[in-house]
Amino acid sequence: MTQELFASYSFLLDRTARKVKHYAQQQFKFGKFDVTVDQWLVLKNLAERPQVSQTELANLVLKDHPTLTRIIDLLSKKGLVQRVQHPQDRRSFQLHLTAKGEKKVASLKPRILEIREKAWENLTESDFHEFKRILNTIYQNLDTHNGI
Amino acid sequence: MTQELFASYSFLLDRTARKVKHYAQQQFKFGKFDVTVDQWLVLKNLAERPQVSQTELANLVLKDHPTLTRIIDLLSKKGLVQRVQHPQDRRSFQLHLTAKGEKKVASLKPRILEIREKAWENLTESDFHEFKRILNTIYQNLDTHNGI
DNA sequence: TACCAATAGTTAGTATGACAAATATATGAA
DNA sequence: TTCATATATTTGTCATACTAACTATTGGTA
Repeated sequence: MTQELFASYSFLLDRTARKVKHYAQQQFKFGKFDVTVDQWLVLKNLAERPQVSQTELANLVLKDHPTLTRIIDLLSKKGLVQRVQHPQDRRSFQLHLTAKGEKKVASLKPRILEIREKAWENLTESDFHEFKRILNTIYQNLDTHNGI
Repeated sequence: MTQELFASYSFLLDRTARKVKHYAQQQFKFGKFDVTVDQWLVLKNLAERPQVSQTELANLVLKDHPTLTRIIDLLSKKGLVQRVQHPQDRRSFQLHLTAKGEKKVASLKPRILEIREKAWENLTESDFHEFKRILNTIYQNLDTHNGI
């Protein structure tokens, strides 16, 4: 491939990712979900994997540790998540949703799936698979921890 | 399409966009380019469209005005860009690269095209066109200013 | 002329992202 | 046991993203 041809991909990728996040955030705001898109990602993963440590959760959601620390701070200020001392390791926390957090996840989950659907109008299932394949290939091409 | 099938696209999109930016930023750092990826985007557009206003430039690079204000502040602190009063409209600036800015763009441009190429290993030209089409469709699906 | 709405840009506040360094604790080797 | 090293989390700093509110200026209109 010639260089000029694909020089624009990073711009398109970045602007689309921002549009997707921004659209979702707007919908969250109109629906008074009272969490950000990134906070939702953390809540959702925590619902699926209770009792994980911050390090494990950071790997699940692909955020670095300082970022996750701050998101957990905000979620715990909102009363949705609690840090509990790990019984063996005093450096570590086990994170879990509060009752309020569980309720939040249950009520938002279906509404958020609907919001996410909007992006795929005029696109087919095979488009989705192509898209996933290309994104994952790019990711691996640039991943220095891929063992190659 | 079923909801569960594509529920993950926003996560994949976001993680890939961050990987692309992060990879480029690492290369910028090793190469001592002394600008960030976003600062580069602004510089490049300014080289192609001299004398634009901040509002025009913000539309070109799809950044909001406060973000662009700060990027221009940083670039002008580095001596790469200058704000010049618009001769007719005292609210507005005409932006232009300094001699140092011109030199920076000329020297970095080919090196950055090389860096961008890495993402497309194992992918074809037709993958690239598919990718572009899908990204643009998603963007337009979520764009509330698309006149529909 | 006087007023008012629109426009260009900045400032302030909150959240996220990357990176470096600090703190506390745990673990393994001498 | 003691020391070196590794791990879990936090703090600090800078850059970017978005929102809202603000200043200055412009342009149209009564």
